[in-house]
Amino acid sequence: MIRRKVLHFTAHFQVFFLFFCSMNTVENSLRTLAAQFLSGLVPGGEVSPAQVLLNPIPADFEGDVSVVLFPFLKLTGKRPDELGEALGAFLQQNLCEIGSWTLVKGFLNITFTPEYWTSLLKDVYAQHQRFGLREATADAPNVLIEYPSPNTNKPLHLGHLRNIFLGMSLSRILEATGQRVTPVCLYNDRGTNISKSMVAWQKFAHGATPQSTGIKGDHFVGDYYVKFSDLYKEEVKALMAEGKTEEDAKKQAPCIQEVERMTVAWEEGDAEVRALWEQMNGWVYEGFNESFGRLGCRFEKNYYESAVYNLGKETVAEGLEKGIFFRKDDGSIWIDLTDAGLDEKVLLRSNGTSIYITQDIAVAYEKQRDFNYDASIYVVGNEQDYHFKVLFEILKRLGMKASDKLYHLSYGMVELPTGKMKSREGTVVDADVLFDGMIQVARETAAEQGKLEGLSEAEKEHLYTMVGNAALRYFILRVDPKKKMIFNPQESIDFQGQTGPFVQYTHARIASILRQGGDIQLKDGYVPHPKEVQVLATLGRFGSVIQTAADKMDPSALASYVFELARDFNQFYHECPVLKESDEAARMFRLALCASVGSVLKNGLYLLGIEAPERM
RNA sequence: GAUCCCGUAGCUCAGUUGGAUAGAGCAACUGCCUUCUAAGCAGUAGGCCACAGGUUCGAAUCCUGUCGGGAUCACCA
Repeated sequence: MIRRKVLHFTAHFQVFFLFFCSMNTVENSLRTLAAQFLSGLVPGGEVSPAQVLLNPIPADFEGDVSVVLFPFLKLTGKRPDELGEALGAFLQQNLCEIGSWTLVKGFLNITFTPEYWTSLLKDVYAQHQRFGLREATADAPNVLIEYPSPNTNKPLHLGHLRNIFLGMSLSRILEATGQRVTPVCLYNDRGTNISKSMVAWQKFAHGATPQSTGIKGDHFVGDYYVKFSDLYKEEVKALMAEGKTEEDAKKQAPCIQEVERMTVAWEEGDAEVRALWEQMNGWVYEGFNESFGRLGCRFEKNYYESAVYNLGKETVAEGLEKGIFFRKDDGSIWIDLTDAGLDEKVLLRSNGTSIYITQDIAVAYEKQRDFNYDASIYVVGNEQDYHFKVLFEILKRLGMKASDKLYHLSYGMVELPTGKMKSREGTVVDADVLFDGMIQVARETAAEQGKLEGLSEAEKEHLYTMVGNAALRYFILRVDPKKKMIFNPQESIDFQGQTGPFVQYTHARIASILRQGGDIQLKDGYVPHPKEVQVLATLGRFGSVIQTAADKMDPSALASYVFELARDFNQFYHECPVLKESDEAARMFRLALCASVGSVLKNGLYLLGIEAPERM
């Protein structure tokens, strides 16, 4: 079970991302000028640049960008063609980048001059390796991000992969907008589930260890968790055969009672139980660390439920004093959130012990102490939407600093074509198995292609890992996080079409050209080909796509972008020779375009957690 | 029962604060490798944007209702 999943993006969080990244200075000028002109036509009114709607233009029409006139017809009392003519003439007069314009219905379609495109390429190429990216300043906001927060009784599965891919990608995206990002992980390392693995190990292992069996630690422990479930099922069945009700049988099964005793013993600090717990968790962490290592994620700090599960009590006591919480007759402590559209919520059991949310309150303060964050993101599945609404509301009422900068990145579940993953039915897709499988497919595909002669074995293996990783990560990240997604193992290993390997392939192609291309010296006076304009237009969007992805906490925006850029480039590639181009100005323009696209693809892939190979 | 999320091509998904003829990829069919990497490119076919109303110059997008799918509503995590 993943600790958490996420959903809505609060408006106030976006206040954070102050800078509205606008690389598109021409579009800004366009808006400003249009607003200025339109304001003059509206009696007593004012049109702001933001009100000017700029649209992309459908393929069949001429032009680079379109001003939508409809919103201003009523305001100005003019007909579309009348307003369009006037606005078009005004804009062309005042913006030298505008080459021509046409009017189609209520749309003023503007075409930029060739000089605009060549100067755009000059700009992009000049900064191409850092184009679209921002460096964090020393006083940049410090954003804490928590993921994937697994339980320590089972290995990672497909659901964790979505979590990890989102967490990693979002971290990098936020960094690319100039923020400082601190990744942390919270381990749910105690309680009933962990006790189950321990009980089963005592019963069945006869002292076996990951070392003695050669099984990866997290899988080793997970196997005993499964063994426990099987045993439990049998015992329940046996009791029911003796005539007990299912409810009673589930409570009275000897093994589950042993689990309860074990959990109590753990809480009482029983030395033997603690030692076993340390040992088994140690195996799990070894396994997790291996998985995290090859997935490329690392954490600034680890938090453990076992260390904090009792810590929330003080905070709850303070809240009680302040009258934010109240005590019921049985001694349990509650908060009434009905005025916020939520329910009453228990914070402390009647016996004084803490529950899940108590722990979360504690961890929120711990994080604040440790990192003094400006914002805190929890990457957790959408099944916990309600939990986080409650948690954030509580923290707000407690008056915690930055309590208005807490964000639940809620993502939907991953399902299989056959339905949901169910551990009971053995349909859970294991993360390690899946990852290995992807690499194997990459290996086989590369063997079929046979383009890798000259690479060492180590380089080849690295490449297979890159490509397998790309296929898997892209397949998952291209879907809007908040939506549930269907994971089809067959399609996920596809390397054609809208896939990670397709984008990688495009990068490798570009790298190949650049290796043979020589020095690049841009020349003046070149008039770009339509396909080149198309590539440049897409290239220019990179910065704003990153910003959108950051604002919405949605890497899928970037996944789409990277694919579109690669697709545009491939079209250009098929129509415009680069190395074989005899005209010097054209060849230089194209080489610079290749270099720029190569860098943006590489950086864009990086933001998704994908490496860009030089060959493939 | 209450609350929240989702419903777009056969399949998987895009679709900016409402804007032009709803887009990709996969699968299917047709072409293109003596030319910079064919993991590519070009083309054909595929749609009552779940359904019904409403708002407006204009709705896949906003509102209401219906149907279908999912999640949550524990002194579980």
